[in-house]
Amino acid sequence: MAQRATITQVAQRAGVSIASASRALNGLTSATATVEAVRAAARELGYIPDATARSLKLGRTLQLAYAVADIGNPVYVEMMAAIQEVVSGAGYRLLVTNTGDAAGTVDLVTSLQRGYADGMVLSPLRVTDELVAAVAQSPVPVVVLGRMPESAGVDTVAPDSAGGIALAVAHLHAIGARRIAFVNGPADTIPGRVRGGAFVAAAGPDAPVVSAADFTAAAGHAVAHALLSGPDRPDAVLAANDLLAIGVLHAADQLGLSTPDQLAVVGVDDTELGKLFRPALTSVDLGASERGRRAAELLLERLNDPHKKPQQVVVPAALSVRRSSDVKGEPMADDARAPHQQDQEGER
Amino acid sequence: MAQRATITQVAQRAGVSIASASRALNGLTSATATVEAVRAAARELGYIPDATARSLKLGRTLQLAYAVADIGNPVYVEMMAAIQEVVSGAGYRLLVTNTGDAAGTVDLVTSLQRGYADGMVLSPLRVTDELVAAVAQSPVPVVVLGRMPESAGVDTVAPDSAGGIALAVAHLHAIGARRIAFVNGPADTIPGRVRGGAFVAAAGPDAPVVSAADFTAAAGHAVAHALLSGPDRPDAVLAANDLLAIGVLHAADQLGLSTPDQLAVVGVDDTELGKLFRPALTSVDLGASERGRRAAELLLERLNDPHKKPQQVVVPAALSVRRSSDVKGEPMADDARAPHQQDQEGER
DNA sequence: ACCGTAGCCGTAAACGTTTCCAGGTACGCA
DNA sequence: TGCGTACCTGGAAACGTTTACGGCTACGGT
Repeated sequence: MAQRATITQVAQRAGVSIASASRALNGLTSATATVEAVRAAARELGYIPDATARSLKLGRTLQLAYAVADIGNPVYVEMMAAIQEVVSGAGYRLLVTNTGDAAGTVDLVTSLQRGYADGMVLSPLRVTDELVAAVAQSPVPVVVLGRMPESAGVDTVAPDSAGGIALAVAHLHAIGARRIAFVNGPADTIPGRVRGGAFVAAAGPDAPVVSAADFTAAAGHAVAHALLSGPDRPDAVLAANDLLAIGVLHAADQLGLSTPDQLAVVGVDDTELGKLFRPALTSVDLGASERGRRAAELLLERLNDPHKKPQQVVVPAALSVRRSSDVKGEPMADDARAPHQQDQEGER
Repeated sequence: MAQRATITQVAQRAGVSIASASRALNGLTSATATVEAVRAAARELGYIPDATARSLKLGRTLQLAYAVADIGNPVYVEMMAAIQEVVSGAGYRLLVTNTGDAAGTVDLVTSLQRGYADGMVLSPLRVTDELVAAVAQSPVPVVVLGRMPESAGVDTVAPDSAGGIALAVAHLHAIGARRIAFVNGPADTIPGRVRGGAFVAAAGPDAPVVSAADFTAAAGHAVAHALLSGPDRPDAVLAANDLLAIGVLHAADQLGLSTPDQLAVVGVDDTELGKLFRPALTSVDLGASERGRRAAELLLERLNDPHKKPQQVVVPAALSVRRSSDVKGEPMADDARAPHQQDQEGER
């Protein structure tokens, strides 16, 4: 419960002025004798400089923010972990906020004017004109995860959804699929729109597309059950994310369709869930971790050089082929997954 | 772009002193005319008070920290989501840090002396004497997720691991299991030790226990494969977490053992993964979300009243029975919970 | 007519730092 | 001896806010 020591006390104890104390502690020009005296005094008092006062004076908080619509979504968590690593490696603290709906996002960006953070990585659910305006007005740099009109003049990091989905469609064609359906999430979301569009581009305008109520397994199950019971049953399904794909697998199982022989299934996001599911899920890896890392790096770069030209980074996609679409299918080649350290919680 | 307006500019434009401007904006005693003038000036200038200066003056940052060994672990994420909700509802921002090893945790707690946060929720990997000391010395309140010696004089929130595991063992007995094995994680971790001990207490000293190399599905698969191929094959397995349990299910499937008839499987943590897996996994719900919520609430309460007596909250466990241990095999209500009598202290 | 009081206001100090600036000392060199 | 210079130091201002304090005005009661 020791009351926090201030630099004034340190200076007093060392017998110097606070100016000298500050200089000595910060390694500015200072006689070695005073440096030693100040260091000693600081050590004895347990002095640690106050972050708030320092921020006020320096005009930088050493804090960065990560704003996301829904923490709890594994993809965002993966990004967050990557961001946290980069950011803390650079000596910044990370603030995590969830924005909720679109209005909340705008509020959050404008709230940056309070100056509690030196920059922000923003992962918006939807990109409205209002949001673009808010981001453009922001007093501190913002890096957007996703695409934004170039006019916003902001750094962005986007996945190559189109490329990834093209990979998946090509793969399904290669294994002999004749009729590929797309199980999308809500079409009024960014990923819904983008991924839906990419699928149409890759599979042609005649390929069947259905939209689930949201991006959950339950919604995927519901819509897939109808799709697979109807006429013209597809022999392959590409889902807009892994959860939807799991829902599709549930429906297929329920309807007695064998996977991958009667129905090949591919997801998007390449989550841990898909790797562990049986049959293990083929999935498009959109590089969430890499996107988070790049976004954080871009933010740091911009903090160093506020006037550099805004960049639009696109992270390449890859396809992880697993049992759910592997028609050649050796029985259990399922452990071909990259090992992932997974330490359990430290509770008791 | 627009340089941030300060209260001085607002005051100038409104034709009053900064003191009056501050009062007007903060709703202190002030003539309605000046209030209006100041409000108008603030609106026109887009004035938003600076968080750092405010913090310095008020001595509170309106920030709370959540420190955890490994973000990315779903259990911690669940807690984080709950904490974030409580904390932001109370007008605080949330800083998220991952501590890495034990030394990092201690450093982090002492770094609180920088005063960048008004309090912290700490989820330590291991509880060392050094950590206890650091927490006790902390200038701001710390709430620990997990147990701590009462001498630390700190609020804690812990799961009822023993109760939860007892529930699971009782359930397995009830469905007719004769020989229940425990698949533990590494015994030198906190959860490994606690859960292992709880199992022995519940199932007796003769029940077989094996330890996997870590808390992953792959490790669970490896150790379960040996266990299930050996003599005296158990007819039920309780795993120390859901990932291990999934590994057990993989092994059972590979060995042609049907679940739950030939082998019932139960996990711990009640994760989304277990719910979505087929067969859906019965799991002990240790209330991660509830623990996070309670911890955040305790922290807020302590901020309001720094002198109240430290509380040791234990969150009750529940069992979510699903297909992997449901021998009757009725179509099930996924959320069937077996409530456990458990005195819960500190209801507000 | 006077005084007490209530209401509002501005000046200035304070929070804990960093940093500009001017002054002081010591020293080397002419 | 005198002067320039290099080095170090302390005083004070500044970052943007809140707030204690005292003064002013207006007003109502005696």
